[in-house]
Order: sequence, then structure tokens, then C-alpha cells
Amino acid sequence: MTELPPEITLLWGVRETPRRGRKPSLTAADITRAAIAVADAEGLAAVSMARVAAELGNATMALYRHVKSKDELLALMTDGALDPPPVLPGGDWRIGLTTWSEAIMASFQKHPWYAQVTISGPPIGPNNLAWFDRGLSALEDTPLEEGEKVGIVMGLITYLHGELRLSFELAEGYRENPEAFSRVYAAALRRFVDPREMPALAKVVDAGVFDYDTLYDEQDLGADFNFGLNLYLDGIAAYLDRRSST
Amino acid sequence: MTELPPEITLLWGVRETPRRGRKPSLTAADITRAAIAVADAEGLAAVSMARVAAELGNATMALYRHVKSKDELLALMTDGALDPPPVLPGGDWRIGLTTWSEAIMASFQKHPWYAQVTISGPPIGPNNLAWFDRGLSALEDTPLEEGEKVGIVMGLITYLHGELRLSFELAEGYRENPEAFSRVYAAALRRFVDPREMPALAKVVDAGVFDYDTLYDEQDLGADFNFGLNLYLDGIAAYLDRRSST
DNA sequence: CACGATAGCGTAGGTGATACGCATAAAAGC
DNA sequence: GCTTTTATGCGTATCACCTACGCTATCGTG
Repeated sequence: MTELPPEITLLWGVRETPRRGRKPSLTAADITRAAIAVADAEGLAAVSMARVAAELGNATMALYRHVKSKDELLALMTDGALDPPPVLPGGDWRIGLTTWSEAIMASFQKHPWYAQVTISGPPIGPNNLAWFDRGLSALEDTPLEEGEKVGIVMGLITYLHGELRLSFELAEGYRENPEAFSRVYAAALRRFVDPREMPALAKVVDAGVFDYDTLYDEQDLGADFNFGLNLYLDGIAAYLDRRSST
Repeated sequence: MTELPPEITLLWGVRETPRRGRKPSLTAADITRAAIAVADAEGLAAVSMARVAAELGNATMALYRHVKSKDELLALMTDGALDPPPVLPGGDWRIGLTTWSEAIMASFQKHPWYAQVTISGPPIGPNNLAWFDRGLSALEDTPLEEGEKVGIVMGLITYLHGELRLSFELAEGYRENPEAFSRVYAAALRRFVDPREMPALAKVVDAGVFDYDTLYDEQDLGADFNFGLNLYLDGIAAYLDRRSST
């Protein structure tokens, strides 16, 4: 059997035989939990090894016995912060994927910093895999090949993660300067978009799409999310149609 | 007229009246260019203020006369690194958006670090807006409302950016350990995916979707990209159908 | 030619990651 | 119970970076 690298086994909490030696007063899971708490409360920037250690009442360097580097800690956080996936209503794949998407966005939104961490590599942690599985399960009754299911779910994750990032950034900008935010953006566009050079964009700007509170509005963000999601789901439906008719 | 914040005007290179005083030997554009060169050659991590300054033969702190912070420099880079958008073949929106998507991915791929920088906020730089405009122009002959066009193009950008990030990460992992990369992933999945807990994922793993070089393969990445893109485009087509038939 | 505004940049402070090695605690073996 | 073994806790020290501040050099203007 192939030897698995420690950064992967760590995610699953496999501990070979810690028989001898001093009893650890800390586990990687503890550290991850504390780091997530700090990030939730004060943002990702506040997560330093020293800060996390202080949270646990330990010295900074103690953490390095359990975590190879800060990057590894971040990787642990991206798995640890996810809720377990919901049970999907069986039957219609579309309803299933919609439920799934809404649930994953809800899970993301509990941890605003999630959009900022760089995911490195394919899903491998327990929670990530559980979500992956649940997404695939929504497509169970379709005639798709396994590889196609993977492509669809991966694509959806990609899209949702991007959407999260975008909404997070807008929320950020809005929080920093609520009143000016959309005004400034609209003003900047009006100032720089030359109808001769960017006619399509100019038309949009003129139509007032970016005006005032149109840009940032909780309601609208939800609507945008649904719009894009449905586009993607429509695409899946079309693909299924095309596939079964040939 | 609303006063625009300097970080925005800087992107457009508006300089009010730098009449008096010493002549600048450096411009924000120079700095951006140098930073991009460093990132291209040695990765984003190599971009430090000191390194960029050295590249220009200046002292570190000289940069701060032209750029408020490193974050601002990164923002400038994300605009400066983009090629100008291509001229799209008129007529069919689908061909237009496909051309556009492929071109933007090609532009991204010249700068692998692009996937790593955190975009902060809606597109506002000249190149970003040019791309935005060009994307919108592909939808010009459709009966969509302006807001819908924006939603569609934004969604597409979101998806493409995510796709870029994913492929970058895979390429990264592959580069670090070409032989082991997919083997380790497949092995890890086989080890941890319990068919009782994650039946759908187990089925996929058993089907060999993640085996050996299936996971990372230039050919496959391109195919995945096209698959996802077409899903999204199918979704747009379906939306157009639904819309015109009611 | 003196003045004032602006660019260049040296110094220094602060933050943060992390290598290294020793002290310490706990199990294993006698 | 005492020694040996082994892993943990963590103090010290280093290194890399960002950036505030203020001085000096330079150039247009009157």
C-alpha cells in the first residue's frame, strides 16, 4: 500500500502509536478549532501562530509539534470549518443540487474568511469529501458517467467558491464605506467608460445597472446567486437532454 | 462630480498637475511592470517591495511615493497583467463568449500567479473593464436585459477565475511531485472513502476516475474546462429559450 | 536666485514565521 | 522504583518583510 504523506493523514486524525513519551496536551484538532475561532472573530489576518497559541494558553512554538507550518494549519482550517453536509431529498437531481448548493453557501458564510484562503489541491479532508460525496449522490439517478458527475460537481464547487469570494469582497467594500461604496463605483464607471471604446459597457452603465444601492443589496446578492446557479443547472439539464436523445 | 479615490484614478494613470518639484524617475506603471516581471519569473512570493525596487535600481522606499501599499501594487498588477481583449466574431453569442473565454484563459495563463492574488472588489481597471465590455458585447444581439447580461458575464468571469485557480493548483501539485501526485490522491481516496458513508464517491473512485494520470493531464484539463464552460453556455441558451417562449 | 513643492531614500521599528536545541514528562523495561 | 527511551513543550534567535518618518536632493516658478 502506498505510504500516505503526513499532511493528508493529519486531516483524518490518524495517530499511529503515540505510546511512549510525554502525553500531548494539544492536538492538531484543538489548534485548528482555536484558529477557526480567531478567524471567525477577528478575520484571517489575525490568525498568527502566536495569536493561536495564546488562545490555547501555550507558547508559539508548541504548535509546531502538531502542525508542520502555517500553511498546513490553513489547510486544516478549510476542512474543519465546514459543517457536515445535509441529507438531500431524493428523487430530482435538480432539487438535490439546489439544496446542496444553498447549504454549502450557508456553511461558507459562517466563516467569512473562507473566501480568502487559497485552497491548495483537490478535496481530501473528511468534510470536503463528505460534501463531494453528497453532491455526487444528487446525480445518482441520472444516466451520467462517473467522470461526468465529477466534472459537474467540481464545476459547481468552483462556481460557488468564486461566487462566495465575490460576495465577500463586495460585502467587505460595503462594510468599509457603506454610503460611498456603490456611488463611487458608479461614478468611476461613468467617468472612465468611453462609449466609443466600450459601447456595450456604456449601455449597461447608462441603464443604471450599477447605480446607487443596486450594486450592493443583500436581496440582490441572493438573486444573483440564484441566477447563476440556475444557469449552471439549466446547463446540466440541457446536457442530460442532449445526451439521452442521441 | 463625485471625487474619485486615488486608488482608482491611479489605475487609469490620471495625474492632476505635477508641475512643481523634482521630476519623477519612476511611475506607478513602471513599478507595476517590474512587479509583474518578477512574479512571472519567480512567482508571486518573490514579489517584495525590496525585490521590485532592486529590479528598478531604486531604493525600497522610493516605491511608496507612487504606490500606497503592497496591496495597492497587487491591485495594479491584476489589471496590468491582462492583455487587451480580442475582437469577437460578430453574430452568434455562443461563439463570441467561447472565443472570449478561451482568450481570457490564455491571458491568465501567461501569468500563473494571477490565480493567487485576491481580487478585491468589482472590475474597475482599464483592462478589466475592457474585458468586461467585450464580454457584454457578445450578448448584444440577444433580447436580454442589461442587468441580465451583467449577471451572465460576471458569472462567467467568476467561473473562469475559479477554474484557473483550480488548474493552477493541480499544476502546482503536479510540478512538485509529478510521479506521486495522482497516485497519492487516488490512494488516499481509496484509504479513506468508506462505501457505507460516502457511497457515491466510492462508486466514482472504484470507476477509476481518479486513477493514475487520469487526474492530471494537460489534455484532460482542457477538456474539463470546455465541459464546464459548455455547461454554463448551455444554461444561457436554455435561459434565452425559456425567456423568448413566454 | 531664492522659495516651495515634490521625489528619492536611509534608518528604524514592528510583526510574523520558523529552525534549533534543551528541559521535561511519561511510558517501557529491568 | 529506577533507568532508559521517546515525544512534547517551548525559550531563544534569526530572517524576511512591510512601512512610518524625516531628511536631503532636485526642479519649476516668481
